[in-house]
Amino acid sequence: MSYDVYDSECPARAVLDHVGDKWALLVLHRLSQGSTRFNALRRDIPGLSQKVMSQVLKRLERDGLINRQAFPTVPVTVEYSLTGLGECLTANVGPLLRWAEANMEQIKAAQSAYDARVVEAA
Amino acid sequence: MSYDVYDSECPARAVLDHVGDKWALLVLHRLSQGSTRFNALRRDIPGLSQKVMSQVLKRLERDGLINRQAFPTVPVTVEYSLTGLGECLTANVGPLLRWAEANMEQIKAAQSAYDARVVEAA
DNA sequence: ATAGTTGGTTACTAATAGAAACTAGATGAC
DNA sequence: GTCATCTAGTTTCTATTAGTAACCAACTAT
Repeated sequence: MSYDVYDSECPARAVLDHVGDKWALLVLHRLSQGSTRFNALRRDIPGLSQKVMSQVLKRLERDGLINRQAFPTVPVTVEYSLTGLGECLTANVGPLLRWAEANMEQIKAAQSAYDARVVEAA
Repeated sequence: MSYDVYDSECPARAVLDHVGDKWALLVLHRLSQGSTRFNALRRDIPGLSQKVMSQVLKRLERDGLINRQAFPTVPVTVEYSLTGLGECLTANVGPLLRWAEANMEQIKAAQSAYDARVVEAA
């Protein structure tokens, strides 16, 4: 059976909803650098609130992209890591992030030019 | 000057907000297959409303990823196409969509297993 | 006349994102 | 003793966004 992301009934659309998410992309990329605990992840990704992070982690775990492992320490520590499937995905996410970093100057220039055009038209 | 997507003040974060968007990914991928008009794009991507599409296209145009060209036909037709920058980006988006399509079976299995575990725990 | 085409915008509502406070159970500082 | 801090979250509330449906102008074909 094959899937087509353009089909709105396709379950791949649901996955794209998770993968095509700024926080999920950042979390996956961070985990590709090694297993990380909840709060460490939060410190590494400023701006991501505890609530949203907990939601993102649950979705990614449900999709089989990350593992959640709780250790009975005091206080309990929880470690998140990529599954094989997740690793396979992050191989495709890395280039996207590197592209964003590498092409920022061009994008900022395009935005300024666009804004100037809009102001002129108004 | 270099950028770091983990920095919440980094403008690359703003771009990631646009790129890390399910509709933007689909639109960019569709345009990588050739220039397309507004309504044709809408027909090709079922589930994407006119309002959201118009917003997505404006953001992508502002970021310098797509061109908007209006022809003075009757009624006016508008053609959207990738810029050089956009083409460069979609080279990284394609693999992501293909990954989603290729790994759906595994993801669905993971979701079922997760849901079964959650029900059992409840 | 009426329906259909083009590319949008507007108004309204439902869902989500985000900020801030709170939980519990144990440890360390004063 | 008690106050602050660590852990990993949850809860509550509000602000933003996503989505649905209707509407717009200008024109064509029936």
